[in-house]
Amino acid sequence: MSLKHAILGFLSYQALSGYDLKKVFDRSVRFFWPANQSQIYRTLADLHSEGLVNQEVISREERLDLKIYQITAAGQAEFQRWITTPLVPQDYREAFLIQVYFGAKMTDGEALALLQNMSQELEAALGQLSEMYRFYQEKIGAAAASRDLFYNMLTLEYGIASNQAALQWIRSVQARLAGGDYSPRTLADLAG
Amino acid sequence: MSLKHAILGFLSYQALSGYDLKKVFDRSVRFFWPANQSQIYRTLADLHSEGLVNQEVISREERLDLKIYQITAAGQAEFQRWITTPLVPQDYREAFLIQVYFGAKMTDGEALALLQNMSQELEAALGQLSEMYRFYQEKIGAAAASRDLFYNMLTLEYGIASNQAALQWIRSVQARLAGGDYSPRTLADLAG
DNA sequence: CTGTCCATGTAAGGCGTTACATGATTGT
DNA sequence: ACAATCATGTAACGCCTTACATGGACAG
Repeated sequence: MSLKHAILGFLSYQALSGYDLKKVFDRSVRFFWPANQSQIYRTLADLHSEGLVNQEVISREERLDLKIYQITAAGQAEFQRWITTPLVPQDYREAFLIQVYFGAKMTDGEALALLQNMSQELEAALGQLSEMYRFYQEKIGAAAASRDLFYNMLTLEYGIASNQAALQWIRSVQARLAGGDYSPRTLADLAG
Repeated sequence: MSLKHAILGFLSYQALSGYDLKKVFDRSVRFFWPANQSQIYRTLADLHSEGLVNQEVISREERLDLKIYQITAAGQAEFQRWITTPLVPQDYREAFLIQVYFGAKMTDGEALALLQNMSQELEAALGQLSEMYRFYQEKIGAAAASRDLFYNMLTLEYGIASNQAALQWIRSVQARLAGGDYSPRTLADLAG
């Protein structure tokens, strides 16, 4: 289960509360592994009962206890095992492509409107990813990135590359539909 | 719920049994919306109780009844509404990127092994998609594609484009890691 | 005579979402 | 005064997966 291991990954750098973890997720891996609050708390409870994390409870009169989670040796071992184990390819789901698949059931105008909407979403996402990338670049300045930052940035590069590929696909579809041209590409075109 | 609408989409072409639908899914939208057998049967039951499909039961002595599902007028209307309605962007999950994000916790050699494995998966997927694409191309021959086939093929183009983008990203990471070079790209590089 | 295809489903469990609940502190 | 932030959780529901169950027809 990936959420468990992502949490262990963050705790391998420092002990954190559930609340802090939620913020860390939202600022780092959100775009390829979003996690909501309830889920994080439940997963922390699971990790605790499995002995992969320790819980330090800090009582604060009148307020809810603060719970700080530390990774255990067993947790470290499990994390190491997981990150170096090749994953079986997961299912990919993209509901938008179902709409495209059945595109012949709408007018080309309706299809163009869906594509237009999708391209706006993709551009917004690209903007966010680029901004995060620039933020990292400023942090490292002229020097070479640390290994930590380097690997972090690779995930942003992946996100940027795949969103750009999707946008290029949309442009190519828009061009064909605008001209009433229902010709598919050749595989050579697609390879270029 | 997308599975419901994908089923309605197929039934809008012809009446099918659950068994047939499973085969149709596996031969068409599997790579962006996989569906397993139990799920299809349960969803058909739901669609039936919602009046979006009719059930024609064909008794066959000694064997299980054959149930053929036909889309109703209400089903057609619901399908039309859905395919032309822009979707709110869904969450994207890619566990492999969690491993990459925490890449600094392994050796570069371990990271390269994961990348190598991933690139093999991607190439296998690309091979399948290209084969499906060629199959469509042969079906249409020299003539222009029908609107139906054109839109079907667009989803394959999308899959091919995004897998190729992922492969290029892997190549670029491999080149850097092989040279012990932890430098990120510039955004201009990424845009090219 | 063994396995695969045809054809239907149920049961249990996992992961994720949304909504609900509490209550102090800090900022505008 | 009001909203946002801090900080924890529970409850209910939905979708998907895996495993189980049944049993005839047909091919090698």
